[in-house]
Amino acid sequence: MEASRPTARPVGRGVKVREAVHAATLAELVEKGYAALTVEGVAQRAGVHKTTVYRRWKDRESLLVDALAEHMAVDVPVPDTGTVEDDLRALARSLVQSYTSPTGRAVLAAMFTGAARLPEIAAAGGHVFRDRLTRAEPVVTRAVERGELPVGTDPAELLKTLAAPIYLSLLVTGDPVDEATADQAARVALAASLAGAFVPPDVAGPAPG
Amino acid sequence: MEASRPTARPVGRGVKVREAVHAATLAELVEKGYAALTVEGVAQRAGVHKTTVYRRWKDRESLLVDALAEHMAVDVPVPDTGTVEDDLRALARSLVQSYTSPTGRAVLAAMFTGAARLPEIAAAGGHVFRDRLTRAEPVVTRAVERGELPVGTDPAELLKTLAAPIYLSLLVTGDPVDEATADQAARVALAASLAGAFVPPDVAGPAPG
DNA sequence: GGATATCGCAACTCGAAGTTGCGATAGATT
DNA sequence: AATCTATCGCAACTTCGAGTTGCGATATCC
Repeated sequence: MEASRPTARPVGRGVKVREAVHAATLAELVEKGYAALTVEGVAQRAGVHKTTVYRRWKDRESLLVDALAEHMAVDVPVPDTGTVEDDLRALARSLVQSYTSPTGRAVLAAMFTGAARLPEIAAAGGHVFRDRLTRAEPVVTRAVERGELPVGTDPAELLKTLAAPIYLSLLVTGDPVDEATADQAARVALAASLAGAFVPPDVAGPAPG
Repeated sequence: MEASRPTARPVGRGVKVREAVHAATLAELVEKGYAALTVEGVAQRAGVHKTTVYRRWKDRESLLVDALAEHMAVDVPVPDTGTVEDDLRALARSLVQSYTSPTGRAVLAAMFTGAARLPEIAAAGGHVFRDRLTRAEPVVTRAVERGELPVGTDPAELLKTLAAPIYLSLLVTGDPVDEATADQAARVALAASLAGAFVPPDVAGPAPG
């Protein structure tokens, strides 16, 4: 009796299905949007039956969360050009680029303008944002070390200011977003930073007198 | 023959129903959110039958659009304290206040994170934002006239920078939003403005030589 | 080539959207 | 106050998508 491995003989089929359904989910998201996305539609596009989807994912929302998480699991490179100005511009431009593709827009919409009711999706969106922000912080700390920015500059606040107008245009105003938008955001963030707007005012004064 | 008025004898009932349904819609929005809002639930809360709602509004989305539009039809006062700094702070604080109430949050969520698929709702959201922004522009133009801000400062850009971090916290990061958030936004916008970050760089120079 | 996990399929329940016809009610007019 | 009529309540209906179940077909791993 070699009762051996209790799990998984035909496991090869699973990954194919998984990938096909993921791709189909994102595609349907682009075409139909979150509200009009049906499990049956996803299944048909993936060349898979509805029950197969439900066997692998608990419900529609789990499917969305999974597909979005997988799509977001690409790490954006953190620029290191030597000057804050170029670094901030590069950051803003890469942010713009990642959300101006059809898929990027659909993912953004699903995360922040479609499924915010679902705690998991909203949390995933916030998590992605914070994660990218954290990884970009060296851009600021390096600039402080180089003496380009005031000592005590709060990296998170600066980077939020950098990203905020881009998200505003994408989610609220619907203004077109392009490189000029990114460059302007970088310009504003840099100017405010140089003026010390990201240095907490009431900490122990760095040079009181 | 006094065939006279062809329209509206018992019109008094209509307005009551309309108001009750509007209130119920917003209340349900606060409790359940956009996705889980059902027409039947709204009707029951309004003490009205489902068919009555469907006679007055085309479908669920029209009901939402109407309720949101009516709720947004309150004009926020534009501050005029005498200094840009206080004006910007007041603007940011009133923005924070209007979205930190339960109803405010629900309306915001419905506009920008729930119904963005519906062109009418998305357009309404953008319209409300632009409208408020336009009406707040005098704050900037007056400051320029007083010599507090550089000549050529773009009011819209400055005000978008003022509002952007607040919307970012509300819609993306989920960070708590309070007066400190508002004051920080005002601080950043002012600093960037004083540095000339909202003066278009390549227009005919204001003082070339 | 055989064992078995996975998939396809059909048929089902359930809940909410939206519709229809008729009878009841409440408001404006005289 | 009586009446006319628009509006509302009610019940029954269709449609559609979410999610479930049991069984037979198939692909994968050994």
